[in-house]
Amino acid sequence: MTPPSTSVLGSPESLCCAPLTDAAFSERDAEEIAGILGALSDPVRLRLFSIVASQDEVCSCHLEGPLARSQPTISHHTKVLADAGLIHGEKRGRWMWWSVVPERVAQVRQLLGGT
Amino acid sequence: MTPPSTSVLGSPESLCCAPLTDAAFSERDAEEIAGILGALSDPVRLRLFSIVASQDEVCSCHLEGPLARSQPTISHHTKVLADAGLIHGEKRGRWMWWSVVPERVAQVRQLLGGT
DNA sequence: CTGATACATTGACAGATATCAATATGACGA
DNA sequence: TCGTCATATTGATATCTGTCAATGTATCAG
Repeated sequence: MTPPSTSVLGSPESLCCAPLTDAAFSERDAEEIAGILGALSDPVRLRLFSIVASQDEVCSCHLEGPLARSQPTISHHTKVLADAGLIHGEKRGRWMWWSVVPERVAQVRQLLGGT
Repeated sequence: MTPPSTSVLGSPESLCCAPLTDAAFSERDAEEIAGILGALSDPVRLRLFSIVASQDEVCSCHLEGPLARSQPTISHHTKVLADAGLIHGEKRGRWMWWSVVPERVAQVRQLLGGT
């Protein structure tokens, strides 16, 4: 199911490479990790992520209000976060339910010199 | 010495607020944290940071080569990282020596739901 | 003082991106 | 089937940003 990958972080299940205090990142690794951090580098998107992270599941319809952004913008941000592997979406009926991928967050934390 | 600040992360010495798994960030907090993560969201800059982080001190003159960027670009990136509080620069003679601010990195790690 | 070296700043420009209006897709209820 | 609701996609636009050439500033050697 998971396609073969030589990426640093790989699938959310796999553990990542050495933290940045150990060795400099390769160009390829830096590209991938920067992409993930970039997904969290927008204020609105970071707040969206924190809303999802502070709950079990959040419906898209419950994000427009707190974030004060249009529906397409919310959809755009959830897509960016999902593409980065930071959140996971599940469609149930007409609603889209989002939840964080804890393993992914743990990976990023470890890259930052985590324990 | 440290100016009064109501920011989330505050000075590199102060500990930060609750991790994002506990509560959603305020607009103000998200703005600041996103700025810090944004400093790490560029591949070249992230690699620069990892080079500095994997050593005690790094001279600006030792970054142009590995990163394959012009001197002004390197200077720009170091400034962005320094403004984010992630690295600290010290001029000695004609050379600028950069080192990471470990407390800052630890703060970011804690915001990511760290232990 | 003069020239050279290391870094910072400025200005310009191409590419990325956050945003919304309009539209499309898909699911449910009547 | 029809209309409504929730979300995704497309297209357009204003803003942000990474990059380099040119220039400015500070330090050291002679």
